[in-house]
Amino acid sequence: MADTTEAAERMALTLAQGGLQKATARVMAAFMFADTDSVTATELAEQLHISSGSVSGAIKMLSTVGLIERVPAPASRREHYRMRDGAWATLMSSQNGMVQAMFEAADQGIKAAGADSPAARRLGEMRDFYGFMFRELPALIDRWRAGRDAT
Amino acid sequence: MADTTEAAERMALTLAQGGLQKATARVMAAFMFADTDSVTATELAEQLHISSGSVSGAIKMLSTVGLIERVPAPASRREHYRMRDGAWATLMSSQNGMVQAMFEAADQGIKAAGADSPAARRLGEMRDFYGFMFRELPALIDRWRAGRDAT
DNA sequence: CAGAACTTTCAAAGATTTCTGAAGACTCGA
DNA sequence: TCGAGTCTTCAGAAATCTTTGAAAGTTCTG
Repeated sequence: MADTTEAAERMALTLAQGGLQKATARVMAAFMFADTDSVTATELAEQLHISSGSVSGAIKMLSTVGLIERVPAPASRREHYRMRDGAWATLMSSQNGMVQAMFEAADQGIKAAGADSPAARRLGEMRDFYGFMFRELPALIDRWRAGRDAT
Repeated sequence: MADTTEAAERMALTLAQGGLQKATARVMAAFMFADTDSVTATELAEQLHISSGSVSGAIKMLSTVGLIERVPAPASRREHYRMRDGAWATLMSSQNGMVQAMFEAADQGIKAAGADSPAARRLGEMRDFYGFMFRELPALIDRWRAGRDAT
């Protein structure tokens, strides 16, 4: 087995490219590469050499988007967290919100620009495209889930 | 027709949410809402009250990702640009690169973590998911193109 | 119920990103 | 080839985003 830490840092870099802030990306990578089932905030701070405040913020953010979850009841004083099953599908679903926002922006734009302007033609194509994606993306994700569940 | 400028600024805000820098987002929105077929850099700088340098940078960036294009040969000294047909489909296709990066990061992670670790299980799901998306997303986009072209 | 062990919050420092403006490069017509 | 008009580049200023560290808040245990 090669150097896990290095692979984790590379993963963090990729995640950061995707828009996560650096500390959050490193925390997420640590969850992904953890040897244990769940991890505590203190462990993360020590392992990554970042402040407890940063870890707290990262955990809050990652929980909000559904990538990690609190682990029910390990008889311990500390909170334990772990990566959620189906996290990536959840993440992509939530990006669907961006698709919806684009659709709505196009729609409002058409109303503002008037129906027969050049702008309306362009915005019409935009609305079509994002409307299509907004309908089809969830179906695609479901298709993956179905395929996975079929052992 | 309502206030086009306001709709454009709202659109710019949405685009900025999607990761474009503010000046670039405002330039893009201006392209979308333009009354004319093509637009020049100077017009953009004046209309948006931003520096020529910012406009230059924005045009370069938007050209690179395929959202706008230089208009062939309008007999004018200035360069003219316009939004490209199918720009949104192109944009989504290019985001496929992110999907690929996630797939590859997962793949490398599995190699580093060793096959029977908890990490490998998590990374395996990730690799499956992004692998699936990498295969299916282009097909989905093509499906939209086909639907559009069928008048 | 008090104290210890953790966690969260938040103001301020630090880091990073973005924008500007001016200098230089390019292009085209005369 | 010159010069007017336009575009690009880039160093530094400005704005924005992140992280830290310490104080306040919570929650368990004894």
